[in-house]
Amino acid sequence: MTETQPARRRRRKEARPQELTAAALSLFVEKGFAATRLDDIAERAGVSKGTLYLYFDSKDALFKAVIQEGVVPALHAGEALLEQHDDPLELLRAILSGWWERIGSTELGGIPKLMMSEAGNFPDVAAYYQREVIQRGTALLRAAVSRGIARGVFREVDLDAICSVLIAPLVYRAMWRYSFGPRCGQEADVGPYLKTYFDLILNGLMAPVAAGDTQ
Amino acid sequence: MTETQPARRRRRKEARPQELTAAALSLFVEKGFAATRLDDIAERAGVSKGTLYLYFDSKDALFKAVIQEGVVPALHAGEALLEQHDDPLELLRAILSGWWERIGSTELGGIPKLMMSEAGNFPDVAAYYQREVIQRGTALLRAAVSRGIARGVFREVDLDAICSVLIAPLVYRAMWRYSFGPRCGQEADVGPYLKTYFDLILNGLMAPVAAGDTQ
Amino acid sequence: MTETQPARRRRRKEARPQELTAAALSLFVEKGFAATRLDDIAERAGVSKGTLYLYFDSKDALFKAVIQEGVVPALHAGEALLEQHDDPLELLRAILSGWWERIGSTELGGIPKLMMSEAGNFPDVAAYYQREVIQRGTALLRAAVSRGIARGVFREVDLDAICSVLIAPLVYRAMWRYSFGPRCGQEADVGPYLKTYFDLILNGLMAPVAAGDTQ
Amino acid sequence: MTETQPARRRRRKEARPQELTAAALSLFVEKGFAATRLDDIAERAGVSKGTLYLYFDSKDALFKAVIQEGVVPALHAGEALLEQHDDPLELLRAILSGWWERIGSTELGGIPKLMMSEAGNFPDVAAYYQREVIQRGTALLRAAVSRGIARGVFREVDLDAICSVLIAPLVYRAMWRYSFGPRCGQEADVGPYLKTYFDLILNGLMAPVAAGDTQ
DNA sequence: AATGAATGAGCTTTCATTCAT
DNA sequence: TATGAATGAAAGCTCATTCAT
Repeated sequence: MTETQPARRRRRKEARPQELTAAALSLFVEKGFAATRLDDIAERAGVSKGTLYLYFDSKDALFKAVIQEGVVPALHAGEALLEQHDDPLELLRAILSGWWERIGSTELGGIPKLMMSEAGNFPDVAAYYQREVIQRGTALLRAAVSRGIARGVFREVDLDAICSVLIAPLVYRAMWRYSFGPRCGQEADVGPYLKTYFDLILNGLMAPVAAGDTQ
Repeated sequence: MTETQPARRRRRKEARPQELTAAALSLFVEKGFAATRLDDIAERAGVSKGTLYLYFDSKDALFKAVIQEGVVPALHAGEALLEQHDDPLELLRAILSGWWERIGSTELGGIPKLMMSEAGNFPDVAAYYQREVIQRGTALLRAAVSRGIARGVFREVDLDAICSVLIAPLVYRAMWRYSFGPRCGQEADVGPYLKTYFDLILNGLMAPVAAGDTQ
Repeated sequence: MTETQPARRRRRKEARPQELTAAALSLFVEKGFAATRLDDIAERAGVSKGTLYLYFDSKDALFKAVIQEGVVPALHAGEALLEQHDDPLELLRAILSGWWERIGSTELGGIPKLMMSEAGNFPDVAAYYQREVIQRGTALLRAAVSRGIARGVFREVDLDAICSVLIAPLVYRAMWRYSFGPRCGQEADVGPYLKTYFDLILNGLMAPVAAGDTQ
Repeated sequence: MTETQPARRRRRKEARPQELTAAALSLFVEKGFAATRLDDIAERAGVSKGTLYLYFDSKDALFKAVIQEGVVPALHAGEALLEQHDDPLELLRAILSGWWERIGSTELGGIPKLMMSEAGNFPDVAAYYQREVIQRGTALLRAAVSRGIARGVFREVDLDAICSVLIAPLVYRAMWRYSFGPRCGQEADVGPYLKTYFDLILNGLMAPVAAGDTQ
């Protein structure tokens, strides 16, 4: 028992920053960066206000840490899908539903909302986000779609544009959870939304069956 | 000379509130509500800080006015379309491209971003917005889609879900203009986005042509 | 009576900065810069804490203003003495007793103490002070002494060194008033100090009367 | 090996408090008491912040220790001079140059600056300092001067006043080292200053040679 | 004896709000 | 109507002090 004490403490010490960014993320998403007080973050994390400054130089630095920490882990998972799926349709489905499961439906889903709200106030973080998240995500989608087009499964579409159009309903839905969501009981009911979404875009992408095709 | 003064003044006086909300809207959208100082709004509007209090009781009241003013004018325009178009496909296109032209592409396009960011801090305004904007807009879309289904032009889809999915890419694009947009030169290039968007959704909605159809 | 109101206000407005620096000076000298709270300054000046920020950007800026304002007015008075006195001995006496009357014995006498205490924390202000106050003051003394030597009234001495040595007892005494002074009742008794000081230095500077001089 | 450890440790332990006060002294002198953080002191002393509290109850207690430790050793050295010198002029010279060598030119020279800056914030320490340092130093000087007057070597002067006047240039110069000194390269050049100082005061004190004196 | 993570009171600074003019 | 000087509550941040290890 006396042995667990230091162990607990050490574990605590190492886990602290993530406990703090987790608390900060939820409040930033809920109220916005400027409207969130450090006291609130500290309270939610169960520490005192001063403790925040042991780990982060300033409120701004905390914001940056929140974004980076929420973004880094999801970077590789998606890119691995490219090799796991050959069929373009399956690949596209895997990417999009994977994003929803790993990001959109988790507490990380607040990050797009937060980043979009604060992009103007944190230009450097916004640049980082666009480079590391948006561009890499776009490249992933682009690879899937262009493979589909190459194989004649998807119709010819503007690659740049389609990527944004495809991801929009998912991001929008994730943002919704942290804005109007709380006032609707429909929260849990994402099923129909996703089903309809996939139905619409896959149908919309699919190349028309050639006249004489017997399929 | 003494006569023109009051005339100019009166016109000025009546226009004041809208000049103020316009200044407030652009700043709220750019920096967020909490991060925007009344000094900045006053400066952008070309008045003194005290003047704001002649027209609005508080910063919160100014926020509410900004939302209401940006929302009211667009309410009826859309609903009028229902009668102007008979063909469901044309109607749907008219509704969606109408939204983009009247809202999304104008300075009013910032309102969805603002409202989404601040929904948590202004529950009553959010409720108002949801009731007066989202639900009425949804009802409009719903009418168009269900008419299309009824006539066999559109496939059978979940009506509630499809409305959100359909509007998402447009709203998302509007929000983009006020977040990441300023850092991309692609700003002006909405054309391909819209084209691809309509291409995708209309194709995705369209009912499959029956085998023996001669079109 | 209704007329005096705006007048009083306008006068107030213009006089504010000096009321604030005066309050700040006395507290900075008494407690030191870091140990002085802005609340205390505001209270002593009879304003609220926020008012300080209408006139000064920060506590540091207030410090700089305190020094500059306390230094500027005394700059020219001394230099004018050079032309008013021809006799080197009278000139030297006029400079030194003039410093005491205009600076050392007034509330400005705290500035040397303050500047000396804080020189390390405000290198730029210290540089300004040294350039505008110390060097100009030294030049003045130097002119007086070198004139005395040229005329054979004073003995030959190191000009740089003598200037510092001469001013030291006066500055030291001024600083004393704001440190140990308050705990001695002797405060008022500067008379003997000055008398002894002048007696010592003038005697010490005087050239020995040549053997055959008939006085 | 296990034996040397405790030995080194013991020596270390006993030396600790002085290492700490030495670090504190240099920082207090450089930045002032309030502007010096305990972290800085600990870092300069090469210990952790908590260690300071093993030796001193509080920051205030550390300040008092710094003053006492810097003051005690010099107390007796000066008073011993009274018996070592008979000639008043030599005695006075020995006292003053002794002060410069033992205090003014060493790191203890910062103590007068520190004490003067903080006298208002530490009335009890100031009282102690005045009693144990200033008054005893003054008494020493007084003895030397009055012996000189009694023997007809020095002119008649106000004893209280002359003591302050005499020490002022030395203390002033010591304080200078820790304020404006760092910004002048002249630092090393105290020689001319001291030479001029002694030249001035001894000349100024000397009784005029009577007319018929054959010296 | 020594550490350094944690605390929270207290400080500087900001800004919505008021009000005399 | 319009102003802007003044306010003071509240926020970000610091740092002397404590204490479990």
